[in-house]
Amino acid sequence: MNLSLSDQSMHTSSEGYPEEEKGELLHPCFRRSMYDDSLTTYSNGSIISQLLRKTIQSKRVLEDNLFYLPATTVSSSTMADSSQEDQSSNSSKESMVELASPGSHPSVTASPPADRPLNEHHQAKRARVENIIRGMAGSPNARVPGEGERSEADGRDAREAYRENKRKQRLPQHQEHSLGGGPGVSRGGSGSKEEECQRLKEQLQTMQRLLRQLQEKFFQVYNLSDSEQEDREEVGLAGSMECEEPFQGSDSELHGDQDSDFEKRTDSVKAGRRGAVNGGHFSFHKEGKNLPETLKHELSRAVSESVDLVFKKFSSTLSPQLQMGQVAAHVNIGPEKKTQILCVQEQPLTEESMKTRALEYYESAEVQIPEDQTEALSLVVRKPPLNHPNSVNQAVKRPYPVHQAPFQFSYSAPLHENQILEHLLKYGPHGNFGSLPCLPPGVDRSSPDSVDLPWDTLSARPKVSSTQMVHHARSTALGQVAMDSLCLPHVKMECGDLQSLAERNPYMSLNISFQEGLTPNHLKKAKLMFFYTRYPSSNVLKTFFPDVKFNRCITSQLIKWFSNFREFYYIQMEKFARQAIVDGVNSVTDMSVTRDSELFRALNMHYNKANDFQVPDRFLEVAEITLQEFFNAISMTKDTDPSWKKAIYKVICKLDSDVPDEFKSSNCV
DNA sequence: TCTCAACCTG
DNA sequence: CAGGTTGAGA
Repeated sequence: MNLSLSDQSMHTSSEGYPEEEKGELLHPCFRRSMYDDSLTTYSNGSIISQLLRKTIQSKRVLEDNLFYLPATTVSSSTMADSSQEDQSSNSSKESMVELASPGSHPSVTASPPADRPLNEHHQAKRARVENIIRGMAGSPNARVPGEGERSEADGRDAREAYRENKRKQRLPQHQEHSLGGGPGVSRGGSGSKEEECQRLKEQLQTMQRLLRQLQEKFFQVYNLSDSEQEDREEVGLAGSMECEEPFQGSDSELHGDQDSDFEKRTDSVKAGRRGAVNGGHFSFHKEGKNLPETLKHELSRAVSESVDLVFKKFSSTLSPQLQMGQVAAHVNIGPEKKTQILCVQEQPLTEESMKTRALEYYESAEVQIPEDQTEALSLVVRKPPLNHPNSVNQAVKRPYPVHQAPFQFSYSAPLHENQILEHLLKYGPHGNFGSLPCLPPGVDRSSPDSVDLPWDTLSARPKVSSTQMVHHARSTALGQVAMDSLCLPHVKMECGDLQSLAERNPYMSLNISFQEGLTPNHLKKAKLMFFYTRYPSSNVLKTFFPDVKFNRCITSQLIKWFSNFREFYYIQMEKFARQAIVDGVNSVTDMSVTRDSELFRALNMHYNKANDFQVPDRFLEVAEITLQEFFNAISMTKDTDPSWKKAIYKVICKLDSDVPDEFKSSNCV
């Protein structure tokens, strides 16, 4: 996954753009935040006028379609997909709601308004109103907090001009509504209603014309053919900024395949438009008692919605290009790769895609989540090797505390009780072996037993581990009735009376968390204890494994462990003794064991594989004695006796030392 | 007869 | 490392 790509797309869709792109494509003005009425405080109608004056084309159908514009824009105002729904469209909707007076019957936009004013008188007045609009002074804009102060092209200025225009024209509405006063136009303070009505009509016409020109400017900027425009006009969207064809067309050109989500969005847009059309909020037939107000509303709303749509369409159409260029610049690839990247970028920001991107972001960033993360199963991470060479090394280890587990969350995955309980059991009740004072600095003390045992690798674990878990589960089942449901199903049970119990409890693996059973860390601890005692008594075992709930099985297992330790130990002794004899060693005094001895390395590798434990000198002495005993016996050919080792065992068993009290701690390893 | 440790095997 | 066997010792 390309983090930068995803990240970039998410950011560029709402924030900064390269300077040149901004200036050329007018994109900044389409940023969501720019629609915020409350944040964009000034406007400049003259900028719109400037923009419009630059319009080269003058469509012959302009006048004919003038009054289709508001209707179509009203209908298309609902086209904004959810991802781009913004305050601008909301404001439009507000206007629509305000207009939906009880007396207004729904109008079908297919029928042109009856009072379509196309006479020259209105044309003249329209020009006058245009001058008024053009003369609306613009003041320095208060920038939206957080937005860049970079130079932004006229696109933004045009947008702000539009916004200010809208704001100014909507203001009287609010005043009226808030004050409950009668109709009135704040600007001009004209006399009769008829005059005001007429003036507002003219103003509306003018604005519609201007918007039409703005449309044309839009089409012109993006090289939309006349046929495309006409097509749009022919389908009754002449006045609307709705233009799916270029929208899709540009997409297709850029990245061939139409994203299914995109198509869905388009469909929803169409549906929304149809619904709005059927709703028919806008109508010039509303010649009720409050016509001036109605016209005022219409003017305001038409301008708002139309320009909203223009900008939205701008944004929808152009942002992919912009993003594509930006991505290409970021990843520094050739243009031939742009299509591919664009496919990634152009995915509509549906809820799912947003989730996906967010997920990718967090995954790639390895964002770590706090302790409320309980999606345990997916968080298990391979454990580094443990301190001993046996199969326990293959267990997994959680490198983080649970509250720092790597973040791979699923939006849809609910927290399962068992998962929560699993974490609770694993990390809650027992600290386990966290620190051992006798251990030198740098010793790995970060692997509590309960954590070592994996959830997802049990089946792959070697036999020993499974067996340990069996014992563990068994002991737990005996001692923790409340946790009977926490059993390991796939581990062979050694004790028949508990096997059935385990088989009946699918969550037996959770027993791992309990220290009543023997864990890999217990094994590690036992091996370290072997440096002190080769023949530990049951009492010693119970004393030094206080966190183990002892029973017959556990005790036997521990005894067996030490038996195995001794076995290995004596095998090594005999092997090295014989080797020494083969090598021609004549004197037993030459048989010494030091930390540099190969024998010691072998033993240390077996009992202290991680070499994180300082082997006591006494063990070296005992090992040396043992080696000498074997040397002497072999030298004297006592090994011909089948029980020749028993004498050696009898000697060695007396050499046990006391295990340090530090081992009594349940978390010393 | 039972327990334990060594031994053997996997 | 564990399971099974064996033989010594109590």
